[in-house]
Amino acid sequence: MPEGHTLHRLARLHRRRYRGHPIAVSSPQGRFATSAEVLDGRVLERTEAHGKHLFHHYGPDLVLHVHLGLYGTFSDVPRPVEPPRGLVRLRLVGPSHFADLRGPTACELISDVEAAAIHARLGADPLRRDADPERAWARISRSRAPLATLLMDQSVIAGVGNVYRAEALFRHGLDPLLPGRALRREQWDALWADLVALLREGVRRGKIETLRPEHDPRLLAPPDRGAVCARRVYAYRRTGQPCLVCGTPIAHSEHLARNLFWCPTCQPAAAA
DNA sequence: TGAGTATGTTCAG
DNA sequence: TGAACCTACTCAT
Repeated sequence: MPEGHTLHRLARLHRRRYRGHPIAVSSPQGRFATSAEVLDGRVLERTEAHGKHLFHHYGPDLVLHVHLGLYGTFSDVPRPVEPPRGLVRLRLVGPSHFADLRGPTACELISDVEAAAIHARLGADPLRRDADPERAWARISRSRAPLATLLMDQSVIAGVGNVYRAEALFRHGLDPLLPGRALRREQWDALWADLVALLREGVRRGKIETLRPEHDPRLLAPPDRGAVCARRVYAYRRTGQPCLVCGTPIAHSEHLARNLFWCPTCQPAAAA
């Protein structure tokens, strides 16, 4: 489930598993073979994530850049090493574990300058200490684009995907089609703080759970409680099911070719 | 077991 | 705007 929390979790995991050791790097599938040869046997010095991008630093000007896209996955398996199954783009073998990368959108060897260029085009990442929410606010507060667009724009906020978008907007009672410039400063401050908390929780748990029944007194009484516990989200992919707070059926539409979910009652359109 | 669907991004037309 | 990438999960059979 590769939204930002997944990549930060991977960066943390790979740091623990592989940093400071020479890593056997290969490309069983072959599509990364030439670059794998360059990296093979080098010591992994540093890992980091920015939004949905993962970076492994193998010394000066040798950066492995991975973007999982929609399908990409990284396995985490204790040694001994097993024969690769399926299309493995990249395999990392460390002292105790190995990791197979399948189905990424990007897996490439880049320079420090190229890595810097990727960082430069990405917006504020709620999971990074160097995040600059003021820059995101400057973009949002000047924009006519709807919040649904701005929250998924990786050059504004890096790491938020479709699930966190739906959930954050619900939790703050915000209409997805509200123009950015109609958002009030205090609403933005609360939204950003919540994104930081939600994504951190996602890193900790390894999954997206924005709904903590014990922490939300607004939730309807049973029998809806059953549904509450089943899914752990308020709006995402709950089309037609009753809103867990007010009972209104969750609405769905396509917005820029992505699914958008919201509660028309809890997230009312602003009065004209 | 097979069909359907998806959390994302880039590129061709 | 639509196709491509080509994995993993859920649900129906």
